[in-house]
Amino acid sequence: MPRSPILSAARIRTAALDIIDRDGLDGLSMRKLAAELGVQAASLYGHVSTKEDLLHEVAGEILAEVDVSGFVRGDWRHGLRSTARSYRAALAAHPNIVPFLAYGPAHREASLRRLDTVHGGLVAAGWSRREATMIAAALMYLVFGSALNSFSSGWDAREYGDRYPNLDKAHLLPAVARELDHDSFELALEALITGLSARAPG
Amino acid sequence: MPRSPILSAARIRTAALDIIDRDGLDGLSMRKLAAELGVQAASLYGHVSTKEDLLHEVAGEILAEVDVSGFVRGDWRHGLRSTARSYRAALAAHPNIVPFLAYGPAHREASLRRLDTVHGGLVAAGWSRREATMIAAALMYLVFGSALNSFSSGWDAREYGDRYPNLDKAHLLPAVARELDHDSFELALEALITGLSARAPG
DNA sequence: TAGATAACCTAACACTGTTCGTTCAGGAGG
DNA sequence: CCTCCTGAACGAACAGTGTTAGGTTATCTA
Repeated sequence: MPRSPILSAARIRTAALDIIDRDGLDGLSMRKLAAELGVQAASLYGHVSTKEDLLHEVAGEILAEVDVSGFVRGDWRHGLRSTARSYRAALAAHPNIVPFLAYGPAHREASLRRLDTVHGGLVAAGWSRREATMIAAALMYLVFGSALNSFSSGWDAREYGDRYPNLDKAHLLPAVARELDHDSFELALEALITGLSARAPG
Repeated sequence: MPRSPILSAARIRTAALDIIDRDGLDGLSMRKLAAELGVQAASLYGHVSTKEDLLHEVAGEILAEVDVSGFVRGDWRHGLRSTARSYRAALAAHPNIVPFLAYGPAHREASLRRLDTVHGGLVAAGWSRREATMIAAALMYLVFGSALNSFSSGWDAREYGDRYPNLDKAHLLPAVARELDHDSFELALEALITGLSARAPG
């Protein structure tokens, strides 16, 4: 072999995710990524076919953290709850990449495999195939909706002002915002499960 | 006045939205937009401060279609239902811009005003301020989650294959997919409302 | 008729992702 | 030991991006 490589697909993925976490999705450029690795931009293309491809791989790594095992054992309620929480945790760990993830999570390999497990678990619990599909979709709504529509990011106190008397300024405090994100998600999840139980089979 | 203008902020917004609807969010460039208007790219900057600003304005136009009046009269259940449906319809009319909308809907002026109305309606119905905030957030989860996680777009039959026995191939048919999107949203919405009713005040 | 001026254009800047041909380190074969 | 080969990283370039500064032009006002 020629000189020992200083680059590898895994190292590139890690550095890319670091930049995204630090500087946001728009803050990632191939040149900056290369510089961070002590290398020229063109060198990356020996390990990565395209920037979009790199993002897909990083996304795959994140989604790999999602645990759907709660669906394999336990009733569908527990499966729904644990899967949703695990999914949300995985996204919340890297909020800056969520817009990309949300762009088309459906056609992502890893995502499909997870959906299939969820779907299978619901059917095993007595739901029809069609209902199972819709419930799996509802799960996604909650997870991605909460990951995107976060109180913790995107609020700007300047334009918030006093113009919206019903909204509470306390939401702007980071600690409160984080708690509010969590509680809103839990509220929505429990409400969804309760609502589904009303029409549950068997 | 000097020569009669062929450009206007409104015309630019319309053309921009046309391109986004036709070619996607990435398909919009200032040069292409200018060409479509029979003009040079730089000329746009007399009417629009920045591309991002333009997108925000287009987004505002779309969000202006959202009808929260169901919250002003009628109980909170009806308000939640009609607002969610109107919101979803507004987004579904221009699916390609949703990723941008989702990027940070919270800090959007029009969005805040709507959230304030929803929040006020819920408080008037007896929910606590905190609960109202969380329910409004849950509403957003559903709306944006369903707008992003659509069966109608992003599925690729090639990688779908037969590998996921639990998932149903029929989802790929456009007509079925559209119906599935709609029904999944309605299912999630009704389940959420049912679930919330279980802990409703007064 | 001359001047003012908004509307538009030309040219350029700094950046983006990506491709090409080149260079160079180091292990394998003689 | 020397040579060849191979693969990794480089340097330069291309086409495209958003944006800005400065120049041109057409029309309305005085």
